[in-house]
Amino acid sequence: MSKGITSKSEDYSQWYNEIVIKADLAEHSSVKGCMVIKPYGYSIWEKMQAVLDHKFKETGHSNAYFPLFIPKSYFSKEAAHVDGFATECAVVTHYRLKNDGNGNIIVDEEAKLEEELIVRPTSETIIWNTYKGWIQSYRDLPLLINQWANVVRWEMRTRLFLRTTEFLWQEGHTAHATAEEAIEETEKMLDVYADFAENWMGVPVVKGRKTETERFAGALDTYCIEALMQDGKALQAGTSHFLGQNFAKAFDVKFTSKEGKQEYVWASSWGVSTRLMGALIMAHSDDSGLVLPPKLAPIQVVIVPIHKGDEELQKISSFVDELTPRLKGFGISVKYDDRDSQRPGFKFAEYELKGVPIRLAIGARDMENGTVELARRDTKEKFTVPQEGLAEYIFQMLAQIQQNIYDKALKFRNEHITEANSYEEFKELLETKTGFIAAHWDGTAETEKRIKEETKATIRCIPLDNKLEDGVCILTGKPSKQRVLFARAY
RNA sequence: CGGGGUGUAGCGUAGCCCGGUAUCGCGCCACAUUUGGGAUGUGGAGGUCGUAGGUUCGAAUCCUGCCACCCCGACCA
Repeated sequence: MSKGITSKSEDYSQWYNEIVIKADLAEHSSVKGCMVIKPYGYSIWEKMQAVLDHKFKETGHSNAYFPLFIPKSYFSKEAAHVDGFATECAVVTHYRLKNDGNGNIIVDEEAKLEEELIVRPTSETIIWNTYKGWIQSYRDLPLLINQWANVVRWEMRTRLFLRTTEFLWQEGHTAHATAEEAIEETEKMLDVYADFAENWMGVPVVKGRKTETERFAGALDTYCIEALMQDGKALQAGTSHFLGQNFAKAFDVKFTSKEGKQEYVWASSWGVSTRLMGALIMAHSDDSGLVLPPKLAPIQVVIVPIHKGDEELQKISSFVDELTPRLKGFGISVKYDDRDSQRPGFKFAEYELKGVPIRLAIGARDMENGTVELARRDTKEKFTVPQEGLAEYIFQMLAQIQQNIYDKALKFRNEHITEANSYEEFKELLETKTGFIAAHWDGTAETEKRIKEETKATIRCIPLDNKLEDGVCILTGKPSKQRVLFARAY
């Protein structure tokens, strides 16, 4: 492991890549755009999954699993959907290889599929095709299903965690008897996402709706949570869609209502992905590496012994043996790093790079004084604290760190929501201050498009809690009833 | 798809212009001394130089083709 990483002020993009690689979260695979998620990175994802999965179940959802392959014909059943995904689909055309006689393995042309299979970029189509067989009556509704899966989108340009060709996610797909119920579900899951982002990841988000242009392919309405990264760029961290009856109509999913009438089912779908890992990394980390919120840190406390000789180590180790169960009693995950192959300084740097929230260093001096040295990753402060009551102290400090990380990100985010009242001011802010820019917009796709072409800024969302306010569009001067949030985005 | 870059040991690299089978650092293995912010010494292991062909007595180096990945941009979660 080489010393140090590129500072984020010098090259934010490189800083990000280096953290991902050097903190041992993931690495590039030999396939373009694909990554190997390494054990440390995957354990963070597992913690995210566990929390989200629990929340989904608490809100009445069940997990199921649908196939990776989707018959090509399913895609064309919903017009907007196929338009949205057609250009980024991986397609399976054959099912067998053969030896060409020269020692090369080639595709066996005789093993061509009658109908090509699409590697799912999202599962609406195959799921709605399945739901057709599951739903007959209003008694079968609501149907609340989630799936944890991988999906493939053949993007032109990829970035570790933020946009990979294959990524891991969850996708909820629900069916309801009425539009109101489906909308309620859509909004409820958006709240679940926002709660997770803020209270577990420590990433403040703006809840809002997408404009028509930015909407999910096949949705009537797309809700989203938008986060702000430290370089002032926005990141869409999760989406929840009200699909109306589009997929029910495309796949002919009807139910008999209480009144005995045949009606199309109403739908929602919602998802978050390993992109959240990217958000987590970019929102909090610093020039020493990753900074993890305690609630998602695989290791919350690392203990580094500092000793001369085996005798001192024995003493420290037996203290740690007593401390560890007390920490575990508070639900704290702890690692005792007594490797003899690395010196303390190396370990300090390594755990900072990996974002471990609290580090304890214990040496002979501490053992004599009945203390330990405690270092906080988020503020880099060091304290000498008594061994007496240490577990409780750490328990409380972890909560403080969680709060501090969130508060810091919230302060940054709030300082980077700026109102712009003219196009000049708007462009100026994008170049200098960055972040979200609240501005009036005339509501047309043309204006949105022109602003995007001229400034690379897009409308991230129309915030749900937006106050109504008369104004004029910054580009066209036409009347507007509210401001929307613009930003350059990942 | 445009622009840029890179491919040499597990990782990062030198060598290439001016051909003679490979440099250095980190890491790894052994032993010793070390341990309060990225240890030191001694010894050791590890290489089809991305790939295919060509020129040559001889190619990491020159020529031609191919492949792959990364970064920046347009597109997208």
